[in-house]
Amino acid sequence: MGKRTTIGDVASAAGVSVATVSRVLNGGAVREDTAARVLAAVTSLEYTPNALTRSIFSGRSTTIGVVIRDLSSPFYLDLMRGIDEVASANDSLVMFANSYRLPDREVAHVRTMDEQRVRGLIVTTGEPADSRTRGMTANGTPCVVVARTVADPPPGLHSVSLDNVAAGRLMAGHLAACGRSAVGVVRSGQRQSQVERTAGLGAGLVDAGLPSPAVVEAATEEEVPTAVAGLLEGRPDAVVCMTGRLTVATYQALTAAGRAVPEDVAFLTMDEFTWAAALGITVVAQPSYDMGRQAASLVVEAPAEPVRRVFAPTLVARRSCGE
Amino acid sequence: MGKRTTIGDVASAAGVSVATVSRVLNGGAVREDTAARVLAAVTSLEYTPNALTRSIFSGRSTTIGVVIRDLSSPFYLDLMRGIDEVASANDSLVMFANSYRLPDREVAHVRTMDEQRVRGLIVTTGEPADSRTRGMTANGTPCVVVARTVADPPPGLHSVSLDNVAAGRLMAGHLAACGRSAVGVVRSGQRQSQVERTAGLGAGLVDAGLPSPAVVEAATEEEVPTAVAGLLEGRPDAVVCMTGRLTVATYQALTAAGRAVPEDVAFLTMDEFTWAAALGITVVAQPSYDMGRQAASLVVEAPAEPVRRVFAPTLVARRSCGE
DNA sequence: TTGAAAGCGCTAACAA
DNA sequence: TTGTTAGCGCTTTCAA
Repeated sequence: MGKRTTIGDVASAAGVSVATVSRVLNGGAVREDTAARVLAAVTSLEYTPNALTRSIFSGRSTTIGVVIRDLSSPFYLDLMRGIDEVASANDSLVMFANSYRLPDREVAHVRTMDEQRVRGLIVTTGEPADSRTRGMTANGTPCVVVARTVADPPPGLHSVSLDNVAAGRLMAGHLAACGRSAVGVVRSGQRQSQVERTAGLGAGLVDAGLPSPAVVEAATEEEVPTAVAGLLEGRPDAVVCMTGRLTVATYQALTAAGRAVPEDVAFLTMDEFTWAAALGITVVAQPSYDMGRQAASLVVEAPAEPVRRVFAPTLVARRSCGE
Repeated sequence: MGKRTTIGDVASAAGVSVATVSRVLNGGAVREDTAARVLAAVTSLEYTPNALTRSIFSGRSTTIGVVIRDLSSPFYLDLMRGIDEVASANDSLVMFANSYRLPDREVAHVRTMDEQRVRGLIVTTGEPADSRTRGMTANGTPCVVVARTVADPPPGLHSVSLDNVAAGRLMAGHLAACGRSAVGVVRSGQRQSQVERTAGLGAGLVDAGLPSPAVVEAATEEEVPTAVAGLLEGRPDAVVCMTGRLTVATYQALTAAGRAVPEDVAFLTMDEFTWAAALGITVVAQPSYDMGRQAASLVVEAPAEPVRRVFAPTLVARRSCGE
């Protein structure tokens, strides 16, 4: 497997100095026939420049780091695609790590990204990683926190998130319009986003003269059946799922309990997903792809002032809430 | 944003040479109190080693490159998770790029991965990228082709794939057992894997004394309704979808055409997916997560001889084929 | 146990 | 237009 061909090999093959080779590769002033000789050598030697050594210079790679909590969630998946799209368009690669919602992994991954001297970092992590992220921005690495806002961000630390209160209100409005009144909520925990959505839902319901929703929590899919059973005891005519991750489990718990959707109970959930249209499930969608694009753009453009971009949710009405 | 702290800064702060700092960081022989002084300096200066400069030495980064055709497909998603899992366990990061099934992008991305001097490369690309991949193995970069086999692989070029013929036979056996006889196939094109699955299905059907399946092709979801309509003219009692990517569209085309599953027509598709259990859809599953782990392991272990790992498919029988 | 010094492959002044 | 010469931040001989 020998040594790889270096810029020096190309230089000797073309009978020029390494500086000249570097120039033709990066677009400096070179005489045409010299350039041709160099290019010929590059081709015949199959020379592939070393991006690592290159970035040693700028002190920074061209790679965008992404630490995702859960790749299997439709939201994060589309987010990732949006990021990848912008990265590709800017000749950047995406360096990726999945944290599986484990704080320790999040912190470790963010550190590794820092070691890799990523051009910028996009994280969907929780607070534990924040101190390192702040440190990175101090070193000139733009960071973007997704699906969460950061209190008192330093220059270079941005956020891209959803207007979660609006999402909750959208749900309340639709449910009220569909003539539902006893609303039950399933959520996975106390994450900022879900708490805000629940608050928005509650406020919207009150505005419509309806009672506040009952709330149950299920951290994992396994806990959903029990949680939903608890909810059902209150005889709700609508069940709302506050996170796309629990959509299947919640829907399944409903039908397994013998409740027909939407006849017995309306069903409304977060985040658009592949089967939603086919199943006629109404959702409040996040523009996740655009959010990914925006996050990556913030990395690429690296504005000095902290940017806080809040996206509006959309209601995609289908059959699952009746009417 | 000033210059970043370097190993030199740590050295002066601790009153030692850079060599000593390097030693305590990489585990050389250092006196205990010296090491302690260095570590203290590392902490107080918040020194984060530069992985880029580090890998300039080995001529190789610790990153595993992955070029995926389509992140939104359940197969590739799980594959990705398996890869990420093994990478993390080996302190490697995953450098990722989505090619959206565009050959040009595939080739470009593979090239970029080579420039990044990835430790190894996992690709789900088509043939156009093969020549570069071969070149990379010649330079000592292990490469793994997923979901496809490579003819006459050089040392270091491995493949991880499914036994597609067996998958097709599994389908035939199940369909026959469910009393179906007129089988129609939807596939997205002439990709090796789908052709083999179709061949396996045909062979299995013949073995069961049944007629060969009718086959239609739909490159995209948009083309599915027309394709399925064509299939339906032949009055099949079973429709098989050869790629997970078209599952939703095919299923939806069937119900939109007024065919009840499984009463009017059995439905069978490739790849396990989140909603399959809830919807009672029978699938032939690939062990995609394990395939991802295997691919990443091949990169990490880098055997010299080309390894060709073929995984067995599994039938997950549910309600969609009757019986 | 430590430090000085020579690179790793490349870019960017500065000369020629 | 080209070559020479410093480095970039780090690891690794080789001496001390």
